[in-house]
Amino acid sequence: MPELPEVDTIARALRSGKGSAPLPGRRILRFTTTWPRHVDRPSITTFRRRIKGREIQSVERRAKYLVFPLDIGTLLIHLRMSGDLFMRPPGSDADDYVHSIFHLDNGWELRFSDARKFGRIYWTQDPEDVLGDLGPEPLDDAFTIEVLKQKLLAHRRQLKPLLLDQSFLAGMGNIYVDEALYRARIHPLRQSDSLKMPEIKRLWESIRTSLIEGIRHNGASIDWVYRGGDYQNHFLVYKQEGNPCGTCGTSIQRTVVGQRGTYYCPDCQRENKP
DNA sequence: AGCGTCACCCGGACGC
DNA sequence: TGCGTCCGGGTGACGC
Repeated sequence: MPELPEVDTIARALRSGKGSAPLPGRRILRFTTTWPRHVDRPSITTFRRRIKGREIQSVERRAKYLVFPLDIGTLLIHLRMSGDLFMRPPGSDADDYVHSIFHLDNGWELRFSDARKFGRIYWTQDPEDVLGDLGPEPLDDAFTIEVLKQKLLAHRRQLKPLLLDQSFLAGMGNIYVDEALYRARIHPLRQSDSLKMPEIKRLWESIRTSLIEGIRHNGASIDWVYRGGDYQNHFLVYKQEGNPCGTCGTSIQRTVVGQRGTYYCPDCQRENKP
């Protein structure tokens, strides 16, 4: 599931055109899809009209969204579970699971592969319509320890679901939340307002370290979606059930928190109840 | 406000 | 080999 590091890696690839052609500066000639429900808003008819002939100015990332500012309006894509976005040169063979295609003015195609069809595409005049409720970017300078502290204390919630809540903090998903909590040595069920300052500092550092490490490895290639990254080979706890903890040797355990598979070290992340 | 549940999807894992 | 069933997971809607 593409999270911040995976989406960031995709944005970087589309931007630089490494191994393909850079996307910025290209115009969209037309949009074809075998899965019209990919387009969330506006209606598919209006969507086609809005993007036809538009020039893609740049490729940005906000939370797990890919953001494409156009000469008029903004195109946004959320990959959700199984989505991937890549460029293909003129005359390329069809790819498995590609349901939506942006045909570009240089003959290349921006292809949206999405095996489980959870992905969503938006066009809007004002990106805040889509991005407005998102929490802070964890890697921004504005996201300080003090900001995290204030936000944690403002809620009385289990830590893991809180960190997954995109309006609390933007960009973390199941993998990086588990990795960050493990690095911080904090139990996923801890109440957010029970954390003491040393723990908050560890959590802040761990969130950033986990995401930066993910980005450094170009994200993780999982769920059979190869993304070029290899962070899946460096997970400390995620999907490591039964393997020894790298710190203490205890078996990593899997449990369920808020309906989500959750991996942790029962020894290092011991401080259970608030 | 916080939490649980369900729906949306379908490839892959697993059981028979 | 093949068929049926279940699982997982980002997000949003809904109910308590």
